[in-house]
Amino acid sequence: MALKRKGQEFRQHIVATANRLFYRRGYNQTSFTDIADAAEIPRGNFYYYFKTKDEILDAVVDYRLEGIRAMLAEWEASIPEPRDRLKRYVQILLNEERDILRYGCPMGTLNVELSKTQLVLQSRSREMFEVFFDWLKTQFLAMGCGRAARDHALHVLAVTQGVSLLTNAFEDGAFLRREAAKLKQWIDEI
Amino acid sequence: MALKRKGQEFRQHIVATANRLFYRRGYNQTSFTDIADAAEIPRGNFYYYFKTKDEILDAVVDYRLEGIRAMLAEWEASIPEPRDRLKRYVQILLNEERDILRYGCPMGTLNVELSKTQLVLQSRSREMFEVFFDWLKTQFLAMGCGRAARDHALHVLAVTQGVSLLTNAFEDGAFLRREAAKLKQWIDEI
DNA sequence: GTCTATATACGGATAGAC
DNA sequence: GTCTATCCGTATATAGAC
Repeated sequence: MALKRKGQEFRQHIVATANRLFYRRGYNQTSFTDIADAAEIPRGNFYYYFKTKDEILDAVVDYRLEGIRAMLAEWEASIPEPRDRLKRYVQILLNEERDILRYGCPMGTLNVELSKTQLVLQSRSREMFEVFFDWLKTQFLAMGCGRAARDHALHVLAVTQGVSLLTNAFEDGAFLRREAAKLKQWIDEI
Repeated sequence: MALKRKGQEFRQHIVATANRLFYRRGYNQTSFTDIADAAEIPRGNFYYYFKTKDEILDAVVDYRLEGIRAMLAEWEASIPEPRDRLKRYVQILLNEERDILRYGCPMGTLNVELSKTQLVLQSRSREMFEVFFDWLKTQFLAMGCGRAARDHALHVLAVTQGVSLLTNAFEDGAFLRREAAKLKQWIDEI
């Protein structure tokens, strides 16, 4: 029992390390050697847990989805007003400013990379967008936006993605803060 | 003289081919073999024109910058009103819908890729954003936006980038058309 | 200037000892 | 379950014949 638990921790350790590297270096630019070095485990070792590199990405996406769903559930529990929940979503930009400046959005940049030549993997990474989209739409529906809820949800996703991309490209934190404020104001005016 | 000219055409042919492949497959996922095959020239051949892969990207960025500057100059000459010029910029989204659906924005996706682990090359790709930014700002200034011109220019860049990214992620052309219309309307209301 | 053959390094993946 | 040694393919890049 103790041994099996250790094995699972081992696996989790690999996934968490790969997750960090896939964000910072990109998927294709992260080698097995990179992951092994960062996780401080022998190179050939994790083929016991993952037969191919694709499977590691699969596990990383599951790991991220779990984190996203837990975060959204926490917001649902602690923030009563849909409008405030939407603004909490925008707040991510400000909380993650440092990482966005350097590496962009984890979700957006992964999707951009995979959509070029790895469509099967891209469809997995798109699931993250879909989870956020469904949640955003639900909030707009709760605000009484009706048929516009879908458009609004996609709009918020697009603006946050565009802001992350430009913030990263120009290394401009002030721009990110201005646009986050504008988006919160837009939400308030609905 | 004829020989030299042939050499330059050879070089241009390589750059144009690399440009297309860098857009469709990404920079790191495009090999010399890919370029050689697509251009129908022997592999080792173009080391005569480019000593490293970096140099090919450099030439590709120059090639794109040339195209962007020519396009903007053409708009300046044929479209008298700054407001109409801005809407012409947004119109790119609609004209390039098919490619955006499949490969995203050439400028944005290249920047995302290079900003992870190739900062020197990223600073070159950022030049494309800067050319568009300067031009957009000039148009907003001509419309009398004053100090807001800078923010407006970055805003337009961010929205078009976000829309391209989401359109590609969800393969949703209708979303792109809706957002392009909204952005044109926003320009009209300034 | 053009092309072939090849050097060298590193990628993902495997075999099998322990 | 863990780790070492290694295979094989492909990557960028070079040497040198023509």
